[in-house]
Amino acid sequence: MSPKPDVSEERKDQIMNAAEEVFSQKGFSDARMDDIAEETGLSKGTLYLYYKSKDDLIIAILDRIFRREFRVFENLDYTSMSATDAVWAFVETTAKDVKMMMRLLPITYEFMGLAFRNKFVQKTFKTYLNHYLDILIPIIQHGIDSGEFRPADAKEVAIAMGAILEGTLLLWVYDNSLIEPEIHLRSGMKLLLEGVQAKGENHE
Amino acid sequence: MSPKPDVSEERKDQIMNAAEEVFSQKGFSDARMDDIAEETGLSKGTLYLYYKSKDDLIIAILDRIFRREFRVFENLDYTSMSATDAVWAFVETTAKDVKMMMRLLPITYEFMGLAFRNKFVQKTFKTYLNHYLDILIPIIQHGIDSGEFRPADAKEVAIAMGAILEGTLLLWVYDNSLIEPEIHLRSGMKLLLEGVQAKGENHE
DNA sequence: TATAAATAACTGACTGGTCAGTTATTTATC
DNA sequence: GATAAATAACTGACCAGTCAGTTATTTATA
Repeated sequence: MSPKPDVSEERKDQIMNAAEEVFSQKGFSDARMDDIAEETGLSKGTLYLYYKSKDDLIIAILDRIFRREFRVFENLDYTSMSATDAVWAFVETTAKDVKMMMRLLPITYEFMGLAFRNKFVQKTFKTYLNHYLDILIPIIQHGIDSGEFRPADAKEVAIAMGAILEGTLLLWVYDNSLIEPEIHLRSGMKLLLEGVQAKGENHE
Repeated sequence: MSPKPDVSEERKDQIMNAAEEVFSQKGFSDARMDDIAEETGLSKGTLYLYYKSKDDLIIAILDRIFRREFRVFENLDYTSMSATDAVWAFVETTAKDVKMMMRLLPITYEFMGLAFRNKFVQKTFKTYLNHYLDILIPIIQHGIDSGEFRPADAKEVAIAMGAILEGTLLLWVYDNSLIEPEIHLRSGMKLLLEGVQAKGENHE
């Protein structure tokens, strides 16, 4: 038996939570390791027992943000419904998640600038998008095959849907008094869906 | 007469160009004022004759980026064409401009994180989006009134179009090997337009 | 059931490099 | 010789990361 119970998993989480809070309030470069230490109630030295650098910590956070989002989508079964319903379930899941996403958007966008220079960050974003498309493309392809959607390039449609979803949040950052993510996410997708659906039919 | 010719306008531009280059290569916080000085061929002290701080400089750059983009749209006359053609002209203008935008995207996104905390940056983004919508909404409204487009909320349609345009660039940052802005910008807008156009008609 | 040994967990004062911004001086032009 | 323009050398606040030392908990031994 070890002389003390292993608390490293709890600590790592505890530190990430505090850092997530501090980073989203102050931004990466204005956030001090001392701020994070204070937020955890631990000392600065302890942070370095669990993360070897500030960069290490922010990378762990970004990774957790994306993994969290994936989990939400993975709990859905898209095979049992029409393509329109499946797309709609996907949108609703995103819309419901929007509050959590909005809190983390400052972190995510600050990272975006970094994505141009840091290989690891680049890979994280890439994985995220591909995962995203891996869910959407089969849904759309199924809709096309079944005649529910007009013939189209499923990948292009999926990219357009991704653009609407991510772009709406982006516009919200531009002007949060003008854009209401929960409303405009839905209205944008509705318009796009109508462009994709076979004419004369209405699957909503 | 002044003892020396006034070079301040040239210098300001010269410094902005150098800073734009350095910022987009290294990012805002990794860019040193010394790097920018070296890039201009001037001394660091000189930078401070024309910009009173690093923040001042980056704000001037952001402002210039957005003013440049506006200018491109203002040279177009949308009154003489159908709504579809006008939207399409708008998209083509954006698509042609995409190379320049791609170069400046690292700067823009890095700023996005800042927008959550800095009032001036917030205002700049806000102005940009509103200017953008001020061009699009009348075009769409005209299309609805003329029966070319289905009845809809012009603002919602404009927001969806903005989301497609900005969102596609965002996805490109996520994975630049998967997304081709010039192609996916067009295909996304085409799908959206088809959702907006009155059924049975084809205005492309 | 003391208590000594072992060690994981934690601390926080300290350091050294960094870099935005300043200043004392020189140069060029009228 | 007045002054705008430019410079090179300088300053000092800042802060990520370190490390010598402390504390808390368990286990082993008598």
